[in-house]
Amino acid sequence: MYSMWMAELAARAGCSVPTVKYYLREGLLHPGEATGATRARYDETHLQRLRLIRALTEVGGLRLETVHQVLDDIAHASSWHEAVGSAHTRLPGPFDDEAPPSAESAARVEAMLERQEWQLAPGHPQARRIARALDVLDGLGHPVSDRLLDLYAAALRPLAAYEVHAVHDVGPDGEPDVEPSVEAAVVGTLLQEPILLAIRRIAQENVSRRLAED
Amino acid sequence: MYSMWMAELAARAGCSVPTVKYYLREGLLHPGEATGATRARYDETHLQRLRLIRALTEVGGLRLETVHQVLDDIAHASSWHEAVGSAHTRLPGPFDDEAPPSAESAARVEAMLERQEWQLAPGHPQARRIARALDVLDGLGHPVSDRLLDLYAAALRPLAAYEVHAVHDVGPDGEPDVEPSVEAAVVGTLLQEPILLAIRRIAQENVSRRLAED
DNA sequence: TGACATTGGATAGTTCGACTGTCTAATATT
DNA sequence: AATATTAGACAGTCGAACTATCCAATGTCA
Repeated sequence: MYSMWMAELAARAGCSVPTVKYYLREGLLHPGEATGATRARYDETHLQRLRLIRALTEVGGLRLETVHQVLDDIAHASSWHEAVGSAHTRLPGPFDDEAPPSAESAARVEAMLERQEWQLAPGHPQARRIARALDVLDGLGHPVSDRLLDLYAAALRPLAAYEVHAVHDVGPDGEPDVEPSVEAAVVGTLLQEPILLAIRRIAQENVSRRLAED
Repeated sequence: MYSMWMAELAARAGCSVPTVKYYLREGLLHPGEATGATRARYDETHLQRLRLIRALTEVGGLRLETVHQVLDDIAHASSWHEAVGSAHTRLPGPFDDEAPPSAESAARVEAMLERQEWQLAPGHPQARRIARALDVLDGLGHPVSDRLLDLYAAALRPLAAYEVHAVHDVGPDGEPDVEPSVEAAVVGTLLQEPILLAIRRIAQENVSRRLAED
């Protein structure tokens, strides 16, 4: 396998040598193969890992500590579903403080989940986030209707089915080799979010322009 | 109109007095009405503004400088559509550096927009973001298919229509008073994003669990 | 073979954004 | 009048993510 010194690794990953050293120190990147007291060689696994770290931080907006945890989740994945779940709970979002949502909002989210026949452990972080978001929007005088929640759910349902099947099919054929597809799932969840949001904004602008042009 | 000293304002907005002073210094919050050399009174407009600032930073993840620009956009909005557009370009996302996307990805985004019959100024930031995201995902070995882009667009199209009409209807009946509905649009775009993303994750987890339970 | 740039590792310093603390003179409140 | 607050100025803090400096040991080329 092709191997290189740190300088080349850093250049190919698009970051500086001190930054690579920093990631090594923090345990985000596995050490290279030492070829002497002051030398080590790095290979494509290091390059791949560096690219993943930078994508998760720059695109996904994750903190390095979170990247660490997510990488551990991916590495220790025993089953696909479980790994995706734990990675999801790790992925940050707003409202990661401990403040509980109002009972009203929590109930509205519960009701939405039931209408969709979606099951979720009670107190699930995603449900809490939605409820807290509803609270904040209410407080700003821009409440969100149940109808909109249902529209979101209805729109995302087929999308999610397609996305999950896509990574699943490429993934474990028998059972082994869970890791690549778990990485695909985490990457897919997190790094496709900007695409989804950008398309939403484009769609809104187009609707808005058509309304303005009458 | 009800007015209060800074201490009460801070308490009601859920932040500290020094923080309010900081926002005043930075020009994010308009000064209170001075009642003497060392006193000033604040009213509900200050409270509303503080809540908006905190929602945009904490939920939307905006930096204070960006909040400043977005608030200016809202304040100087001459038309609804234009304001939404400029606010959208200000809202941050990944890839806000100047690096251009690959020609291939740019072309794929163009093609998707044409398939949707969406118009967009060339070099539009949202389109650039999508193209750059495609590049990054390609580089990680997790390419995004055109089919998925189309599915995203198809799923978000009716959502966007509903969302825009919702704020538009509440908005300018004749023509005046654009500002409240522009705020609604910006808030709606940005602060509803966490809800959308959380619902997507929940949907994915449910699909994933069903696959695991067979 | 020997000069010299480079490397890995350790440690300390920098930058940025967002606050937070302290100080002072002036003003409410009791 | 005594005491507690306040506005405003300004300096200090904090965490995250680097970045710079040293050093001794190597690799490389003349």
